[in-house]
Amino acid sequence: MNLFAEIRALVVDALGQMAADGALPAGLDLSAVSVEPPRDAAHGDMATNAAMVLSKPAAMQPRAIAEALAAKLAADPRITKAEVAGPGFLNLRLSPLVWQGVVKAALVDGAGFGKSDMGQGAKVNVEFVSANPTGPMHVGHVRGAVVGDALSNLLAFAGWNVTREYYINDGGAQVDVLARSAFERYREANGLEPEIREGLYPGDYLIPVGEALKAKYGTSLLDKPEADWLKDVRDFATEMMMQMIREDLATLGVKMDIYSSEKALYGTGEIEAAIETLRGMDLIYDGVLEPPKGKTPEDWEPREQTLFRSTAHGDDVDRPVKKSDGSWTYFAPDIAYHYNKVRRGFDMLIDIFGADHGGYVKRMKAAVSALSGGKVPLDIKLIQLVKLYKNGEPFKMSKRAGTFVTLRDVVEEAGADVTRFIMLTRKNDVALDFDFAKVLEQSKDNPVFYVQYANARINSVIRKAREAGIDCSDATLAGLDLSGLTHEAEIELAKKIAEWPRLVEIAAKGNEPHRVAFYLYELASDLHGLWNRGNDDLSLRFYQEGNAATSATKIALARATGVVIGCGLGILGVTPVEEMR
RNA sequence: GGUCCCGUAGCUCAGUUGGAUAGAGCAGCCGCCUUCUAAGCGGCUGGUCGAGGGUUCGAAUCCUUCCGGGACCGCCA
Repeated sequence: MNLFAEIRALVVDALGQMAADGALPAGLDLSAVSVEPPRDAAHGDMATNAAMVLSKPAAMQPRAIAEALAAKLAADPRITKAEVAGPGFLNLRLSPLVWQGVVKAALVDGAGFGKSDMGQGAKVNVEFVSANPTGPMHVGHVRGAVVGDALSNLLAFAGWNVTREYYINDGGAQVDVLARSAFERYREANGLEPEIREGLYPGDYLIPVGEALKAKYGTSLLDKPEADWLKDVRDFATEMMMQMIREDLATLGVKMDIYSSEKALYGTGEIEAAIETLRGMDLIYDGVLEPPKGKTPEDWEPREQTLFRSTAHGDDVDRPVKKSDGSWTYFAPDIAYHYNKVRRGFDMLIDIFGADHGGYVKRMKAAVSALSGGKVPLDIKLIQLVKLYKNGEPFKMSKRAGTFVTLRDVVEEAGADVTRFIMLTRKNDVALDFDFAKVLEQSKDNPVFYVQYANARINSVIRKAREAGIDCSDATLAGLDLSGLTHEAEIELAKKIAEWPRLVEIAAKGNEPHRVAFYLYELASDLHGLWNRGNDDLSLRFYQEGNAATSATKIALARATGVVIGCGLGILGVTPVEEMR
């Protein structure tokens, strides 16, 4: 149930009646009419811009429309007051009945409270992480993994049919480097001195790969030329790396639906087919690119390449799909891969990339636009850097991986729940500071703690009530007469709860899971505020000593808050805690 | 040089996609523990929303020109 949608329907209905009565011209476009919470609570519970939006097309004074609309709306039992304000806003005050109904709805819907059907079951593919299979995941990957996973949860909650996908970059030169690096570890496992030359991956994580190679091949590869072992070792090492990456993701609670392989695109004709499809649209040609404007690279010289006319779909320059030696650029399999996603029938594609891929966005969108006939939107979220700190000092930690901090280091230090929540406390395109000391601190500076603490308080009061013999099951609470919830402080909290379904839709619409984290912080703040008012005003405590009926009513409100915290944390992929320790 | 992102309180950041007097947290100041967890709550102080111009009933939000910071910029992935 989305209260705002409900009231908007009421407004639209009233406008329809006005048109029928001749108070408004018929056939007005009402799509711009919105019902929103006013920024200033003193203006009421909800405000509609209907009069201002319709003023011009209806050729009427906004206030005249607003006053007629107010009269219609005031007849509805849910509306206690409708007043015209400012340039033509219509401010509505809602009856306590409405807010009590929200509490009840949260208790009835439980974990499904706020679910939306706005996605209408449309198929969306969220591609994220897609780290090269050449080593363990590091900090740089963590944020993308968390954002992608939480966004997937959010979209599923909002009614999309979500597929989480990982694109394995196992087709380029980097997996050959991996193979050579692993081969040195294989030699090491056989008692030889490894030669970790410049350009190879030095990390200790390849030692077990070397040992596994020894277990499989014994000494049989040692004297063979690279050409004889490269493919086998590459496949073997890549598979082990992917295994490690899957485990890394699991420690964060991320589980992919599909792992797609770049390598698998080669040799199947998929790349050729994608390029030919573009060629059929006259979007592929052989040509010579202009040098980059301004600063020309020193070794730049014109070369003929096969190019994609991405400028036809909004890019700034055309992009090469073949190198001058005739082999594919990285872009070509990427085109094929996205074409593959389009052909699998997705209605919407989302890519989560690192910020260093910013230059890639336009060409990728151009490719998808061309290959889907403009029908499948591609949204690319760029994930900015995470800067690690410990007590304000830049933090370096390198246990085993050479020069970088691994995902496991982070999760072991901070825990998966804390890591996930903090990674979602910023918009994706803003850099984020992650201070190990701060994120573990138990104070309100720390949003994770603050939200968890609110949940713990709710559970604490429910425990206490249960000990006193009060039935606090959701079903029982939902069946109560909640007309006793009338204090403005209690209504305040119920209003915040009422915002949840709307927030889900706003966040899903913009593919912005961070909004959930901010909302939860605000909700927790309202809960803490009400809780503390119980210090001064005993009648505001959730648990009322010796009064089971009143306690149950108030606990219904607390529990409804807990339900929403549970829904929100569920989307973020964070486990709610029952009590603080 | 080009493209993209960012610029909001002393600091870290939100800002419901164009709504009314721009909001939180931290820091600073003043209060609140005989208490369902004070690991918390309330109040005060603090803003030319980087700058100028434009669009309209209305702009932090959209357009434009600057300024400042970052990322990227053919045959790396």
